[in-house]
Order: sequence, then structure tokens, then C-alpha cells
Amino acid sequence: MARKQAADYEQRREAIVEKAAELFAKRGFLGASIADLAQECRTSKSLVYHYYPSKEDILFTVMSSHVDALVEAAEAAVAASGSAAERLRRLVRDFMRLYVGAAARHKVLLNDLDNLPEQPRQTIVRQQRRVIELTEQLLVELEPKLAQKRENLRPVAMLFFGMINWTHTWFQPAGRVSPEQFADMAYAMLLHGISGVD
Amino acid sequence: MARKQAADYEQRREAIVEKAAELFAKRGFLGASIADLAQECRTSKSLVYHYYPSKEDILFTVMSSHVDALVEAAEAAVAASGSAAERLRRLVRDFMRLYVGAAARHKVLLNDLDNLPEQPRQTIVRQQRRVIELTEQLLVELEPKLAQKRENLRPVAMLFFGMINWTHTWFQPAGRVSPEQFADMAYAMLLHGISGVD
DNA sequence: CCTACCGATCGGTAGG
DNA sequence: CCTACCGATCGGTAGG
Repeated sequence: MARKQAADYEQRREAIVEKAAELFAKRGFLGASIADLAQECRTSKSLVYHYYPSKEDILFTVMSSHVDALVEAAEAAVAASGSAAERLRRLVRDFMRLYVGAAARHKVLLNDLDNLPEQPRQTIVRQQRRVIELTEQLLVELEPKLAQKRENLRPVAMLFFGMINWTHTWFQPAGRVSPEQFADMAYAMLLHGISGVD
Repeated sequence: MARKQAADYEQRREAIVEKAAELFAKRGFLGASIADLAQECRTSKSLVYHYYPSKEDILFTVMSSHVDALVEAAEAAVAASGSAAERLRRLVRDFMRLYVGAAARHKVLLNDLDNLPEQPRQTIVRQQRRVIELTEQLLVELEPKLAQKRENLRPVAMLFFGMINWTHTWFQPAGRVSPEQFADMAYAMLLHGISGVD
């Protein structure tokens, strides 16, 4: 049988990651100390190091949990039934939902990737690349001429990711425009704008 | 009369800022030390502190020099002759040119604003706000229905800034798509996409 | 008496 | 799970 402490081991690990995501999002990875994190968690630095071997390891956990969710959403949208336009709309909405629901993790993913050591960084980058490639699949389905002009595919995909990733700097979920409304605006901009490119 | 050393005072100040921009862009403001900066400049830390009172002051100079150039470009585009579409196209091209020409400063502006103390931070934020407002003026001229639905103006402007600001994470000026080509793609996406929004 | 600049080191704090 | 503590390095400043 598991010991008493082992029972809530995962919950404690997850609680630390959540607080770390918030702290890293607010002050940056380098600007936030393990002592800050321990205080936020109402424990000691040593306890934090009992659950994670290093500060970078916590950063990796923050990022991978979020990027894994993005990969899942992208895979589900690509595999779904319906027209390319319908599945792309779903993708944009799901991305916005994840961005808002995990705003701190998302901000950390976008701001502090370079503070990860080379190997774990590559793991995250591979997942990001997967998200991009799945999105590109949908874009080609939607606009076949992107398959003809392959050199335009990546820039168009990046125009899209720029539109929605940039939200982390300004978007307020409780503001006048809801996440769903903004997702539909980004979707409309992409759908109508894509025909004007080239 | 000015002394011999005083003559190149401004050049030395500028050289420090340029190296600082590159260093801050590569490692982040907190990840780069004054010792690193001094080494890059082949001088001592004391020399750096002779030209700037603090590390934050250097960061401010890096940012303000760049954001001032953005404000100037936006003002010129708004004041130029020609249709709204022509002036917007000019604006997008000028922004991309500045982003590429001052890539390090641009990256620092986007990544390290929160590392500035409150007062200088507000100064930069005011200039950024000015860039956004000038761009919004052009967008309203281009698409009058944005004047009717004011709540859509800011999100549309942010869709645009997302498209071009996001380039700092992926765009390679020497790649298959040139800065001018990408600027025209972003412009086309905006021009055609804007009609699809609402 | 000034500005320009150096080698050495300050008091504190970081991750571990 | 804590206090005590480390080697190193931080931003900034001393005397000359």
C-alpha cells in the first residue's frame, strides 16, 4: 500500500507547478526565486526541492503540461468530422479556451522557453512544431493554393499564430469582447484574409 | 570648446546601448549582467556606469530609441498623402523594416518591458499606446464600419500587431520570404480579413 | 579642480 | 520539513 504522504504526492506536485506558473508569468523565470515560490506555497525551499530536482525542471513541467494540451486540441480538430472551415473554427476556439484557461502557463511558454536547458527545450519545441504542422494541415485543406505555393504556408500559419498568441499581452477575458468572440474574429480574419494573400 | 574625449561621448553611449540591446535580446534583461555587457564592450563595469546611472537606465534607452522610431513611422504614415489603403501598406512595410533593422531592440521591447521601473515603464507604454492609436486611425479610415462598432477596433488592431510583432519569434530576414514580402502578406491578410470581421 | 577611466571590492542574495 | 549554510555571482561604488 502507498504511504500517507504518497497519497497526495501528485496533488502537491501539481500545486507547486500551478503556483510556479503564476509566479513565473508575473515576474519571469529569472525574476522569480525558489524562495518566493516556497513562500507562495506556504512551505520551505527544501520541500520544493523534494518534489522537483531543479528550478528548470519546474519550468519544464509548467510548459509541457500546457503544450501537450495544445497538441491534443490540434489533433482532435484535424481528426474531427466536418469541413476544413468548421474544423479550423473549432481549433481557433479550443486554442483560445486553453490560452484563457491556462493564461499563466501560456505566458510562461511564450516568454521563458530560452531559459530551459537544451534537451528539455527541444522536447517542448518538438511539441510546438507538431501544433504548427497540424494547423498547417487544416490551412492547406481550407485553401488548396497553399499546397501549390508551399513557401507561403509557414508565413500564413505564423500570421495566424501571431494573431492568437499575441493575446497574452493585452487580452482581458472579462472585457467587452469574450474569448469566443475574439476567436471568431481571428477565424474570420484568417478565413477572408487568406484569399487575399498572394 | 568641447574637450577631445567629450567629442565621442555620444558615440560611446550609443555603442553601449547597441551592445546592450544584443545582449538583452539574447539572454533577457535579468540573464545578462553588467559584467557581460562591459566585456562585450571591451571595457570595465565602471566605464559603463560612467555613461549610465543604472542597468535599468540602459534598458530604458534601448526601448525608447526603438519605440520613438515606431511612433515616427506611424505619424508619417498617417500624415502621408494617398488612400488609407496605400498609407496602411506603407505603415506595415515601415514597421517590418524597423523590426528587422532593429531586431534586438524590438525583441527587448517586447520581452522585457516589465523589468523597467514604474515611471520609465509608463513612458514607454505611452509611446506604444500612441503607435496603436495612430494605427487605429488608419484602420477606421480604411474600414468605416469600425467607427460604428468601436468595440471591434482594438481587437482588430491587436490582430494586426499580433501578426507583425510575432515575427520576432520566428522570422528570418534572409529566408525565402523577404521582409517586404511578409509585410505585403500581413497587409493583404489585414485588408481582406478586415471585411470578414463582423 | 575637472573628466575619464581603472582594478578591486562592497553588501546582499541567488540556487541549491 | 526546517534552519543553517555553501560557492558564485549580482548590481553598484570605493579610492586614486
